[in-house]
Amino acid sequence: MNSSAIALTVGQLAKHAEVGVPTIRFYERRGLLPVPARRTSGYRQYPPDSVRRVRFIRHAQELGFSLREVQELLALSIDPGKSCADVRTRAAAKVADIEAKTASLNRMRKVLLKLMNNCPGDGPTDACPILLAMDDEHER
Amino acid sequence: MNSSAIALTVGQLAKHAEVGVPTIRFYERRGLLPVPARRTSGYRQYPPDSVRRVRFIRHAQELGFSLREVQELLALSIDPGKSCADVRTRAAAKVADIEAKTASLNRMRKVLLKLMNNCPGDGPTDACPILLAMDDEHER
DNA sequence: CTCCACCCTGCACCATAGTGCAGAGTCAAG
DNA sequence: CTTGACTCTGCACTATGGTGCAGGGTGGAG
Repeated sequence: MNSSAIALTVGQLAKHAEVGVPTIRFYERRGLLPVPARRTSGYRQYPPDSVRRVRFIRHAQELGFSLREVQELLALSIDPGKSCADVRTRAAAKVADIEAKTASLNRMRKVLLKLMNNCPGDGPTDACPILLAMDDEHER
Repeated sequence: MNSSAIALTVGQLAKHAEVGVPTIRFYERRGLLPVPARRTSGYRQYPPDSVRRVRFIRHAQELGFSLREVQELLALSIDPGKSCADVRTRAAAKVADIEAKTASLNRMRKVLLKLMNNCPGDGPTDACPILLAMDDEHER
């Protein structure tokens, strides 16, 4: 509860935000974190709400946004000319991305399961239908 | 139909397998393609069935296998001590991988859709529930 | 005043799957 | 024999999201 708690060092920020110290500096280089104030010694001084910012980045990543996209979301949240609709648009695009990825993964999964069904599970590898399917023109 | 057609240059192999020339050399460095014979000039000479090999790699990649995993599949197909069951095991592991990825993507998708539902679609970004959700501790 | 933990910068490196380029040599058609 | 397309090697670079290290400087407790 002392008044010196109004600023955090990188290490303290990293700890509170549960990331590594180099990650913080990496985010700064990438423009995801504002360039912080410095002490005369050069030590970075972070306001306590930087912790929220770093967590925001992590949460957005968990939702599938790349760091570049997180940067765009942060830009939206700062630009007063942008509205909730802009954010929604990004979210909708990300949902579409996710659905495309899922569809692709499902196609892979189906093909693999079909191949596994045709595979006796014994015998030499050179008669394995899984390998044979990959080996030849079978795509049509 | 001339007898010189028994060997391919990198360029010819690349063309038939529908990949780039550097990709062929990259696969060779990675041990995915056997080191080919060389002319006295140093030009690589590929047997025609190298085309099948490259296509195998591409097909396996399309099914979600990384190049490292493709290498393992190729090793299985060569090793006479390995059976179809070994290949099946790899395929099953890949299906499990795919299912884990899909589950993760579905979680992301659900959260995003829920957030979009709460979002009015207008108003300033600083009241946007999507951004607010990422901003704070909301995960529990 | 010393000591150790912490901080600074810049650079190199990890994996993944290639792409690009420079500078030199080669092949084959005309 | 020239010309243009192709090939050779090695190295650097792309994107992604960091990690690690060397060689210093700093902060505060004892």
